[in-house]
Amino acid sequence: RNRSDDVSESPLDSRLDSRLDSLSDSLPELLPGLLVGAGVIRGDFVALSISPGVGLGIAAAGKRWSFKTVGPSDLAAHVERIEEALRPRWTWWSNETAASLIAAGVRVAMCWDVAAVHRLLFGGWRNEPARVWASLHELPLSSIPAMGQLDLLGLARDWSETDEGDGDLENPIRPDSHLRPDWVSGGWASTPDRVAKWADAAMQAAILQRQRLMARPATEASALRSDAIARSESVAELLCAELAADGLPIDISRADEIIATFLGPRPLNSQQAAVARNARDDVVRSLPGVGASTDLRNPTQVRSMLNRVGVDLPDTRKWRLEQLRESNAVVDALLTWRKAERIETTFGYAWLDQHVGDDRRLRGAWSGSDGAAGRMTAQAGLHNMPAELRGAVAAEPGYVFVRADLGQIEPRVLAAVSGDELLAAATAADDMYAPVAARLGVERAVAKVAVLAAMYGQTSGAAGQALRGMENSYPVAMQYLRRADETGRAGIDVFTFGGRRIRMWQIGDDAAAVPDDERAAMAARGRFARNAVVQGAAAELFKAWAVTVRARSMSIGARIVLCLHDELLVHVPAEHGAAMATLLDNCLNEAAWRWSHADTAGQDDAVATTVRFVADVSVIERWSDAKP
DNA sequence: TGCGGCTATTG
DNA sequence: CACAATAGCCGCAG
Repeated sequence: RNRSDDVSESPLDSRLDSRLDSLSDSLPELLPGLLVGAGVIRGDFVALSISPGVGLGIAAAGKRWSFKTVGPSDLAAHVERIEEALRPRWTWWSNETAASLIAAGVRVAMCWDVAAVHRLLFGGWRNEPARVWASLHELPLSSIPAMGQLDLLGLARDWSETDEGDGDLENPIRPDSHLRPDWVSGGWASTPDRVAKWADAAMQAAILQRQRLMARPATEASALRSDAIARSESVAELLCAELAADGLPIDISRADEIIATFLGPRPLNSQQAAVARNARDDVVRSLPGVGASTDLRNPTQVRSMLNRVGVDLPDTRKWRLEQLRESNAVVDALLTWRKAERIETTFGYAWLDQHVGDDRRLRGAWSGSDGAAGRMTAQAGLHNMPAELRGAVAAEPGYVFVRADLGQIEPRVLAAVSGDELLAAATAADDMYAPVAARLGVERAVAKVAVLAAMYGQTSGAAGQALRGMENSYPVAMQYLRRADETGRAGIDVFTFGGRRIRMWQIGDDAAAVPDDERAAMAARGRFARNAVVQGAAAELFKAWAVTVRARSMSIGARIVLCLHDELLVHVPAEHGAAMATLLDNCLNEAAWRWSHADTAGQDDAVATTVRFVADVSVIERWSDAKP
């Protein structure tokens, strides 16, 4: 359906280009017609590249166009016209292009994010165009040309311009098939013509990625699934750009109140802050046996201080100290101090000042698949905010939050990806640990520990006995996990259900020199792989859910404002709260079906039409209003 | 100044 | 303290 497969021809009609450049004002109306004339139909891939203040480039159906833009409104008009007329799958090198669109006030529906798909295909973290291009063309990464290498005299030299036989400097692709380093390092953005050629290159990369996705997996079903996940992961990156731009609504005075319960009132200057800090320290240091000179921030000193008051522990972590809290006043004071210290250094007044804007939105950078297994990550404390502060996350006047979290997502995902029909049967229950416990003949708590131990690779402790029961009762799921463990242990990459490559790492020589160290490192790699196939597949399902929710709720003015691994927080006009709650449930069914049910031909894939996913949904004013 | 260790918080 | 993450402070090596 996508007719742009012959894009390598890339005929550039310079006559048309110059004409379009001079007709900038009337262009938005002309653009959809040009694309349709070139053979682009609704939903087709249309590559887009933006150089703010310079221009934008569009490539589709083997053609490309470049336009000068004078500002964000100009840019917005162009893109919105095409979006309305053709609703294309916007194709770009990375979500930096998405961020430019969002800054111009444009929200588009669909995209193909070359960087995101690269991570899916090749694993790892890095995804810059030169590496993406080299990987797709089977070129060694070590041969990627660098800009401005230093020679022995310390003089910068641009090899790309001095090497002989280097071809056309206005072509982003060198004769050796690498991307031109001066283009990669910013040269692509210097003229409208180059911006269009950069879009064209992104389109070529996307075409190669799609070929790889369809060709790689063993079955047609898993190939289709990989393609679906590539689209969902792409839009997840777009969602990340929106999350970063929109931010999380914060009730600042409530946040101040909550922080004050730990630290006292907001200090007016750094001197006041220091006085309050010393006062907190002194509460602990003045207790008998502690010593006025003890540095509470030095774990070694804290440990010997605890020794002086009769507490001997291998370390001073909270979970060890917690049990002694009731019986020991020093331990109690120390833990209270630690909590306050934590709030002050990480989630205190400075945190609010730094990350909450004048519009009362908490903003941080988001990544769609930063984790090793492909989870979303967020900065500015958005993913590890202490529970006590959730009361400060409040919907704006006239709005509500609709919050939804997936119940027991990892064991349900395990049932799906492994194709274990008995475990899949257990997912029919709202609480799947209940039927698992019945089958194992143990208490629910024991069953839960056993399932988690299987997914995490725990072998010691109370889990040992229950694990043997798992082996007998759910051999298919256990086999799936064991195989991932063995593959990872051997240092071989594993793949998630959605086709993400999970790279294994090499064990260092220092560990190999000590056999015990090497064995421990291999075991750790096995546990990592065992968990990554479950956690990674769960992340793919979650993102498929999130982007479905995004697509279906745009029209009612809803915005996803937080993604938290298995939880969505949606900010929506109050009158649409109930509809949004229903929509979250429906979108889970839709996403789960698409995520798991790519198989229609009875392939040997593990396909779990019978696995049930459940969400707990509530309409609330504050994040803290949600049930625990 | 960079890095590993220790600590706390989240799913 | 099993799996994943972000983020702070401390001591120490360079």
